[in-house]
Amino acid sequence: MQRHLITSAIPYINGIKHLGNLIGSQLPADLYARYQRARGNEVLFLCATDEHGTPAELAAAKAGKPVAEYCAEMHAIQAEIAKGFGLSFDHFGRSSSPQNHALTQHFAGRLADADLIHEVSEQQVYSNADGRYLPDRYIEGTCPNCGYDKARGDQCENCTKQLDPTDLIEPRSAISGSTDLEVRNTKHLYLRQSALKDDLDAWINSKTDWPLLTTSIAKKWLHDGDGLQDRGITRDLDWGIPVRRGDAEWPGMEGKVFYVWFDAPIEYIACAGEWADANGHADWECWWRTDKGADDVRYTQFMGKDNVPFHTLSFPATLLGSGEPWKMVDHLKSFNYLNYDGGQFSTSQGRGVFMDQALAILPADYWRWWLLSNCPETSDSEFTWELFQQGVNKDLADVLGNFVSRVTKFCRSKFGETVPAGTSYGSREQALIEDLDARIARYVATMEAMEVRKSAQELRAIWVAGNEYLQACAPWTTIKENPDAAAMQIRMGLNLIALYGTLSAPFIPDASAKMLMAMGVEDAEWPSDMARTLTQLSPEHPFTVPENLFTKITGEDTERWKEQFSGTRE
RNA sequence: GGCGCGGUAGCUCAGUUGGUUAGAGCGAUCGACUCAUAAUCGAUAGGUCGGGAGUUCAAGUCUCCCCCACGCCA
Repeated sequence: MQRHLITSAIPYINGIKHLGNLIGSQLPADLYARYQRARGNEVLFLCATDEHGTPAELAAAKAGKPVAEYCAEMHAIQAEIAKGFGLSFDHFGRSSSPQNHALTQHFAGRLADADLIHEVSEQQVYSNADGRYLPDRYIEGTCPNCGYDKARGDQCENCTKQLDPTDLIEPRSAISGSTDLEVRNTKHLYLRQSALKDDLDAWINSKTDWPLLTTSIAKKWLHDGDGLQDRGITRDLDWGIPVRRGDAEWPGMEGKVFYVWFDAPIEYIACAGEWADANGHADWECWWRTDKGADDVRYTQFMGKDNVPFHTLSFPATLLGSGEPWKMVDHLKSFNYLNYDGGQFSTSQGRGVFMDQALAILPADYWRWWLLSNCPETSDSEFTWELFQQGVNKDLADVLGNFVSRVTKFCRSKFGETVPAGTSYGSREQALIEDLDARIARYVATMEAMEVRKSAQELRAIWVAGNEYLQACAPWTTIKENPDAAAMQIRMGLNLIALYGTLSAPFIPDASAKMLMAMGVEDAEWPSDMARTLTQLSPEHPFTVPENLFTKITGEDTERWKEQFSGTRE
C-alpha cells in the first residue's frame, strides 16, 4: 500500500472562488485523492483557507466586521461549498490556526539561526489619521505610469504595473481617505533566498518528470536577471502571525506580523496538525517528517501556474533552510487558466461563474465532469455555455446516463428487478472483457500520471464500450429467438453499470454512488480481474431502476444562464 | 522591449526519443436499430499541421527568421 500526501493550493479567504480557481487546483487534487483511495492506498488530502494579508483586512472592513470574525465566517462558507462540490479533504484548515502560528514562528527561528534572515530598513508610508502604517493595498493614489487615480500601493489595476507605496502620486489612505501621510523608516525581515539558490537549483534539476510549465517557471525565477531575489517576510499589519523567533520575542519586530506568502505554504504542514488534533490522531509528523516515518510518503501538490514560484522556490527555501528533515514535494502538478467566454474569470471584477452560483443551477457532478474533462493542462482552455452544454449532454446524459437507463428499464420490463441468469458468457462477452481490461489499464496509467483530460477520455471510451456491446448483441431482438441469451446479455449490462459506478467515482462521485446503490453493491472494489468483476452481480441479485442520472441542459437553460452571468457579480 | 507557453480538420484538443496513407470527441451528412433521456451504433466528408528558409534518405516533430494570440516581467 502506498501513502499519498496530497495538497491543493489554498484559496484566499476574501470571497467565494470561481470555476477557474476550482479547476486550477482543488478539483484535480480531489480527483487524484479519490482515485488513490479507490486503489486502496492511504491518503492524506489537505486544503485550507489562506487568511492573512491586506485583502482580508480590507474585505472585512468593507463587510463591517472584525477581521477574525469575517475570516471565520468566510471559512465556514468556503468549507460548505467545498463539500457541495464533493471535495474530499481529510481536513480543510485555516492558515490563521494556532498550529500555523507556532509552526511559522518555529520556521522563522530556525531560518534566523541558520543566518538566512536579515533585517532591512525601508521606507513605509505612515498615516497619522489612522495611527498605522499603510502597506500594499492600504494606500491608494494616482499611478505614475498610466495616470489611473485608484492605483493601489502594490500594483496599478489599470496598467498592471507593480508599484511601491511611495511611488504613488497624491497618495491617500484606503481606510480613511486621509492625505495626512508621512514616510517613515521601518525595519523588516528578509528571507535570504539568494543564499539557497544553488540548493534550489539542484533540487529543481533533479525533477526531470515534472511538467514543463512547472520547471520552466522555476528556472526563470532562479536564473533571470540577477537571479533569485531575497524577499521580505514581514509586514506592518495587525492581522497575521506575530513575528517571533520560535518561542522567543524578536527585538525590534514588535507589532509586526509575517507576510502572508511566508505563512501560507507552512499551513500545508500545520493543516496536518489541525487534522490530527481534530480527529484524535497523535501522529501527523509521520506524513511530514522523513525522520518520523514520512520517507515512504509520496507528496503531490496541485496548483495554478501563478502559484508555481512560491511552491518551487519560496516554500522549498523555507524547508531546506530550516535544516530539518521536512518532506519535500515529489510531484508538482500545475494548471493553466480557464477562460470565461472569451475573457478571463476575475474575482475582483466578479466576472464568470462562482462556485456557489454553479451549485445553485446544477449538481456538482455536471461541473466536475465538464471541468475535469476540459481542464487547462497544456494550455489555457475555454469555458462557454455551448461547450458546457454539449459536453454534459453528450457524455453524461447520452452516453452514460442513457446506458444505465436502457439496461435497467429493459431488464425490469422483461425479467423483473433481479439480475437474470440466462446462459454463460460467450465469445462476444469474452472479447468485451479483454477489451475492457486493456482500456482500464490505460485509464489507470493516465490517472497515475495525473493526465486529467486523457483519463476522462479513457473513462468515456469505457462507457461507450457498453453501448457498443449492447448495440452489437441487441438483446431486444435476441429475446424473441433466444430469451436465455438475452438474459445473459442484460446480466452483463447490469454488471457493466456496477463497473462504471466504481471506475467513475473519482470524476462523478454522486452519480457513481447512485449507480452502485441501484445495483445493490455495498463496497465496491477496484477492478483487477475483469472476468470476476463482470460476474459480481450474480443471478437473483436484486437491483432498482434509478431515476435518470443526468438531466439534459436545454438551449433555453444556456440562454438564461448566459444572460444571468453576463454582467459582473454584485 | 525582454522572456515564457501556444498557433494541427467548422469547434475543443491528442500527436512519445524525427519514420509507413496526420488522430480523437463534438458538430455536419448518410445509413442501421428501436431497449433507452428524439437516446444508441456504424459509415462518410473535412486538414498543403500559422508563413518562409534550412538540416536529413525522411519533419507536425530539429535549427533560423517572420506573423498572430495569450501570459509574466521591465
